[in-house]
Amino acid sequence: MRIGQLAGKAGVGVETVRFYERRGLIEQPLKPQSNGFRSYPTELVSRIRFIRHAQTLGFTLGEIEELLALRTDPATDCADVQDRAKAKRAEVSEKIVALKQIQNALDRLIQACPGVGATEACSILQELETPSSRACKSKQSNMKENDE
Amino acid sequence: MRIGQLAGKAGVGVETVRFYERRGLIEQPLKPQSNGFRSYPTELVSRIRFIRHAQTLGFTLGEIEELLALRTDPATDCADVQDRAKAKRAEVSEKIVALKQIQNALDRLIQACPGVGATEACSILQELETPSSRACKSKQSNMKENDE
DNA sequence: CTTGATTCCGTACTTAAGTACGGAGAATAC
DNA sequence: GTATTCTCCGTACTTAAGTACGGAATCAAG
Repeated sequence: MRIGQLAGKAGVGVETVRFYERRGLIEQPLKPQSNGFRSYPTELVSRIRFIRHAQTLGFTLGEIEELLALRTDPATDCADVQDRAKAKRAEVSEKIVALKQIQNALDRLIQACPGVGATEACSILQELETPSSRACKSKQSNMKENDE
Repeated sequence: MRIGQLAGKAGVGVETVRFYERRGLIEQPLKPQSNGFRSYPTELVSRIRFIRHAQTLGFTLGEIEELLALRTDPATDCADVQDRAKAKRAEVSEKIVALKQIQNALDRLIQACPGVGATEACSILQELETPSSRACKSKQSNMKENDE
């Protein structure tokens, strides 16, 4: 695969691929392959997709690098990999918890609105500040622990 | 409260508060309060904390603005607020799902490592690509992966 | 063979989100 | 009553993460 194809399949621009190469997120294939064009392996498609995906979840490229580096290569002690994986797992868990809080707040906000007409002032922020106390309109907390 | 105090309590710098004012994320209090210093209401502490928190979850300031704008002010039709809240809820749900996938992949990665010693090549990416297949099985040498 | 797209590479520009700088006035500390 | 610390405000700098630009080579089509 050449860089243009790779970029297309991964849903990014050629320049982004090059940027990831410079950043060290993906390895630049060696050039001298008869012609002067580098040949990219197909695995890179999902690697790049993963990068983009992880970014929308609030991971920086540096953190994503760490995630991707969590590979037990034969030379590394597995305990170390495990430690790093556990640390990452904790980070991820925190994010999930925080998102669930927002989700609950949104749920309460949605429920508190009758659906038509004007209502009292009430913001997601108030919801988040008062997690289990009054929802914005006298409606008591009915949190749905929906995980999906 | 004056700006320095607010910034301190919210865990950001004074300049960040000012930046959020310029960005329109928080309202700048009026100045003429006998002296020339603006007085900030305490609610802003949690508002700013929420902003920072939401950022680590991958929301841009623009999206956070939308979240914070989800208040049913008396003049607005409640159905509209509800719609926006539902849209946001969907976004949040997607993020949660994606994070859980990563979490699962990390779990499998952690489990696949015996804890000590060297193991075979195996990456979170492979885990994500093959959600059900037991990647990182103890004996598998050549995964046709030559990065790093 | 010419045209046009693609690749390669380096450099430069952009956007989001801060962060720092500098000078003037007000407040507090000693 | 001077020294230090805040505040105000504008402007400028920085970092992360791209995005675009331009010139040379190369390959594919007509």
